[in-house]
Amino acid sequence: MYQPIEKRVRAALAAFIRAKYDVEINVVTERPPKIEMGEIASPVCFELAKRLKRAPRQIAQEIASTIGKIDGVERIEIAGGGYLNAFLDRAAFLTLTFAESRREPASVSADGPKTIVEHTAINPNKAAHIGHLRNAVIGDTFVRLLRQTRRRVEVQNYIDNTGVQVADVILGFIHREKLSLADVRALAAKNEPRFDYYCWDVYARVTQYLAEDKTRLELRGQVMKEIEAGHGPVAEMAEFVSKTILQAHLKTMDRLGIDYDLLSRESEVLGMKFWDAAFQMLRERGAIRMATSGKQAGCWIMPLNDATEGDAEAAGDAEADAKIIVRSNGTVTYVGKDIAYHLWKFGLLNKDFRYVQLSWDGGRTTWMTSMDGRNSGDGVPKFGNAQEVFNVIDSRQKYPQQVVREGLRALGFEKQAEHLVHIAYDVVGLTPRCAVELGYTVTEEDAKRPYIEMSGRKGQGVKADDLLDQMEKHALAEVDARHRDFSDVERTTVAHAIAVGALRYFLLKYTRSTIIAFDFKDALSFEGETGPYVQYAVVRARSIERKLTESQPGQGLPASADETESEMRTFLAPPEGDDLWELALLAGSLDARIEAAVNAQEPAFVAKYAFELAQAFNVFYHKHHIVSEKNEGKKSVLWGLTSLVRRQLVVALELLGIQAPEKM
RNA sequence: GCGCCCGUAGCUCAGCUGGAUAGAGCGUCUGGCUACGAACCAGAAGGUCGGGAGUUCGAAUCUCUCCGGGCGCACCA
Repeated sequence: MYQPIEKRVRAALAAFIRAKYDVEINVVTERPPKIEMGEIASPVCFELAKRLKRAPRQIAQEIASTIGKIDGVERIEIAGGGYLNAFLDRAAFLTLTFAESRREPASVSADGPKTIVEHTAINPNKAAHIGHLRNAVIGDTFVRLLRQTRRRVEVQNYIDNTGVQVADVILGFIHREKLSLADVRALAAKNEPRFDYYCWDVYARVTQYLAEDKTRLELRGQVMKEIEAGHGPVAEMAEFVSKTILQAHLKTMDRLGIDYDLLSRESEVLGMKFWDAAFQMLRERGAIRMATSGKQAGCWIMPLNDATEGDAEAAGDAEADAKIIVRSNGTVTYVGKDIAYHLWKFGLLNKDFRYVQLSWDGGRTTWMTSMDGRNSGDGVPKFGNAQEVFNVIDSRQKYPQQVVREGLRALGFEKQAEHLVHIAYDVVGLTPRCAVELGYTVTEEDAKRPYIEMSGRKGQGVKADDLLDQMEKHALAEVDARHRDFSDVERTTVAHAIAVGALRYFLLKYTRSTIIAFDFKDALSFEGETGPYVQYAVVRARSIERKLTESQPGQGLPASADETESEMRTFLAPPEGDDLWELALLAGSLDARIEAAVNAQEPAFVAKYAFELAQAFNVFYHKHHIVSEKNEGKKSVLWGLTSLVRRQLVVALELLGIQAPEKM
């Protein structure tokens, strides 16, 4: 509710200033430091003072006394050297917020403009670790935010099943472990140790194996070629391994409430000849050219910087800046494949995938691209054709993402290039202490660093499922200590919700540009700024609401808040009502925070908000004893606030992918 | 060398479309469970916002510069 009023105030001020002073100005607003100063402040008069060459306070006085009524605003005062402070109509604000929080969200039209979000994209050759989790959790939360703001979203998880990483594990199975396809199948069927964990170790061993003897690198080339060919025993093993690991990833992500509309695989980007079509477009429009001299001779390259004409040295630099799209041996690079894939995402390629439903974990299904699948329309949803695309990829891949965007631009798809957004986030590392705890050898130099990078190649990292298991165990101990009356199902369900709450919140509380130095102590904490803290606030609110309904059977909350508006007017009035009002104001600011989070592509804003609101609520219920409140009018206001805050917290938590249990 | 990110309390981080006394969590110390659940709350201590210069009525926030740390600039993905 805060957001529309804030916009109204800005618009009213801008219009008034335009009419009265003939000045076009961008009105900024902010929250005043204290509630006694109102709810929406604008320093616009300082800027205006410069243009009009008059004292800011004098202008503020003039505006405040003549601007007239703004809907939802009770009055405007001047403060300090020339601030304009708007004071909201408290009761009206709360009434509207109530109504808003109870309204069912409108459904999204099925054929409106589509947004594609790509996230997770883990190489299907080993178990997922917490770095992958950060990607998936940021992506999934961003998707929830977009859907909340009524956007039609399609979630895609890109599976690089033909890349070096899969090839290396296959190489390891065949040449180092000396296993046949049948052996590998048997291992997967036995799943003891877990197949994705087993591959984790194979991958680490093969790195060693290749390092020991560089000539073995030739094996990699062979394996890759056979995988790309798409048939034969090696390709068959790769298909089996990557699909099995993919299913393990889906299961892991499912534990965190993360799912996908489509698994788009590189094998189909190649197999459906997406690249051939893209190559033709790139060549026809002159976006790429064959390099005839220098280091890149024989490659198809895409020039990146507009070379300054007439300067031989600059031209040479431009050459060096060019990105190789097709290697001199005729194979296409990752960037080339990604350009093709993104042309498809935007509906710019005259080609489509074929699709199958992938079943996993006994009954669950999702769509996946497949060479022997069905065409779109044939009982298959229509994928692709997006208007905007968000890619959640770690910040190290900024450069290749830029190249893909430049590729679209070079093809003349300026608008699509602008709507291709890289949501970059920094990696998760391990604190040296944590690395030691896990039994990794830490060099003296590394021990001094704030964090040590995780490395799938070295087999160093905290596996996602291991961490979740540990968190569930820890949560279960906490539950057991408090609720001996819970059934086994209740115990594990609640422990799971707490573990997911703690983990997702932990990964979301940091802004994207912060490198997370992972430590078990921080991640396993359920106190302070954590998911369980917020969940606990909801549980407490529900508990109070239960008590209220029990103590006053049949009474309940008034169906509409209008009935209590006069009470609100009384009990929210300053100065005694300031603390209640601040809680109400915060509860009504969810919409503004969601918008800020979407605009900045920063899920952390919502996490921060959930914590702030939970904290404010904790203070509130310690201060006001609701059940025993004698004044019926005040009681209904307190009751109303409790359920409002609970609803907003539940929404905020849902956006973060966190469930609030009934009890915990 | 070029580009990007980071440097704010003992630790981990918010705040950065310039604005009114710089915030939170953890940790430390003190206090609060016979009132709706203490995964909680109240209070205290703790800060040259990396250094310097500039723009401005006003800078943690913008510009420049220096220092420290990280990442990227492959015929890898």
